[in-house]
Amino acid sequence: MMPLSDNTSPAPKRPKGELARERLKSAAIALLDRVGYHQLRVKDITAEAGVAAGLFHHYYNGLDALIDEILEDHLAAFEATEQIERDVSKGDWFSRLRSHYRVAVQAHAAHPGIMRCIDQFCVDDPAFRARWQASYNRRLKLLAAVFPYVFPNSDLNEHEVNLVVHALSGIGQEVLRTRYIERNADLLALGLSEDELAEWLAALFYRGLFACNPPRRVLNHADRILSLKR
Amino acid sequence: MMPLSDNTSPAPKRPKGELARERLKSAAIALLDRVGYHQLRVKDITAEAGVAAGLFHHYYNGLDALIDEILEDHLAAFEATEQIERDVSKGDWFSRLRSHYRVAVQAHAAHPGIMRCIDQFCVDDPAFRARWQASYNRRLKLLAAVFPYVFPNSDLNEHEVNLVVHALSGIGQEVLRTRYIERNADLLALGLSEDELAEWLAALFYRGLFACNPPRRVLNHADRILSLKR
DNA sequence: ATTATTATTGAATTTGGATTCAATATCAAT
DNA sequence: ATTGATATTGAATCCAAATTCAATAATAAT
Repeated sequence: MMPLSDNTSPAPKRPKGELARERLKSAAIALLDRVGYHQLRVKDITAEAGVAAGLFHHYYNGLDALIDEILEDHLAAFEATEQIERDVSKGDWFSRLRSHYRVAVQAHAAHPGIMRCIDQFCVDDPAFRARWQASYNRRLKLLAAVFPYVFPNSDLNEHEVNLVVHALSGIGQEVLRTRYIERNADLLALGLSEDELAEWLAALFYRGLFACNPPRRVLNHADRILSLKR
Repeated sequence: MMPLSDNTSPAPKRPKGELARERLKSAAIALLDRVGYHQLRVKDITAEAGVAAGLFHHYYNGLDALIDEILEDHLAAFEATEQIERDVSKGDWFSRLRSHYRVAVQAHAAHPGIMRCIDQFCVDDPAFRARWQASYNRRLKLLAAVFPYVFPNSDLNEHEVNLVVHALSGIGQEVLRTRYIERNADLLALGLSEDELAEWLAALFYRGLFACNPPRRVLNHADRILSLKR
């Protein structure tokens, strides 16, 4: 399971080859929505792509190289939308959270297989694990960094802030995993749109962060959560 | 990856055999703290146990059968402590949460490898996945069931309550995973004892649940979290 | 002490799948 | 039309690891 980083996956030299290579990648992505990373077989991918088994190794150095490339693409996409978010997030805190969760919900809805694969691949490939955790932690630190401004009277030290941020991030992680990967019946039964779910998650995060409900006026869908208080 | 449930793993008929079988199980548990379930090899287990490779199949029908047995043991242990919890939890809400998290923290601290393995094995073995999810969901429903009493004025329907409960459960999940499985440097640097971490998690859960801080008097360690408010 | 049962060994076999590669087809350039 | 480069095929090969099993050792029963 040696981490091959970008390595020497042979590149196609003609449009036709380019196409075949893409077809293999798409086939793998499609399959990941149906089976886990450890169930994935080279033969299944080539079958799904409609090419001979041997062609796979003409374009990829092995399953891990392909997976790594797929996940790397998505990691790059995340980082890109994160940039966008910074602009969006000039607004109030609740809007920032909501727009953040919109992106996260969309990612899970569009590619549940890839999101699941990230977790699985992290266990096996130390190099990818390092990159993914670094990316995730960096995003959390972004939030942790503004704590002193949001809570000028806070007594928490840096590490405690990190604990809080990690904890709150679990709210979205768990719901998205349960809803889109596990496809839990209860959460499916809610029938929430992606925007609605994003708002609920933002509201729940907000409560954990500020120990109070978000103001009613910012809520479009999840205002019933306001009734949850002592 | 056929789920063999308990199946026909041959039972030893003498104390000596019983011992060898246990040694194999312990060896596997020890290894799981070091490597992931998919890295686990029969040969490694027999080596760790100090027996010949062939003996493994004398006592187990394959790796999955052993893993299934190990996880089943722990699942049973969880369910048992849950019973105890109900007695402990006659107190106030915060104490209930804290004693719940004490058990969860202890489980992760004592057997990080097994906790990680649960997630991985769930992906591969549908039968175990069903049992684990059922067990997890049942515990969440226990909490959801008391919502009407805790929040008599709540407008949330049953599914929405489930969403909230799932979301809040993510707080502990993510922190425990990050602290004990990923061994995240920031969380390790906190140097919290198991009881202290349990209290922090309880406090964070409490904030998400009630949209307010827990009363100062119930906090022994995590009282600095009270300074997090607007 | 002999016999039957269970435990243990490790080399041989099987298995599931990745990987290679020689042969063939397609394409672009001249 | 010929040539050289790239693309594609699928059967043959390889490989790591699980699994089997005949042989041997330990133990219990008589």
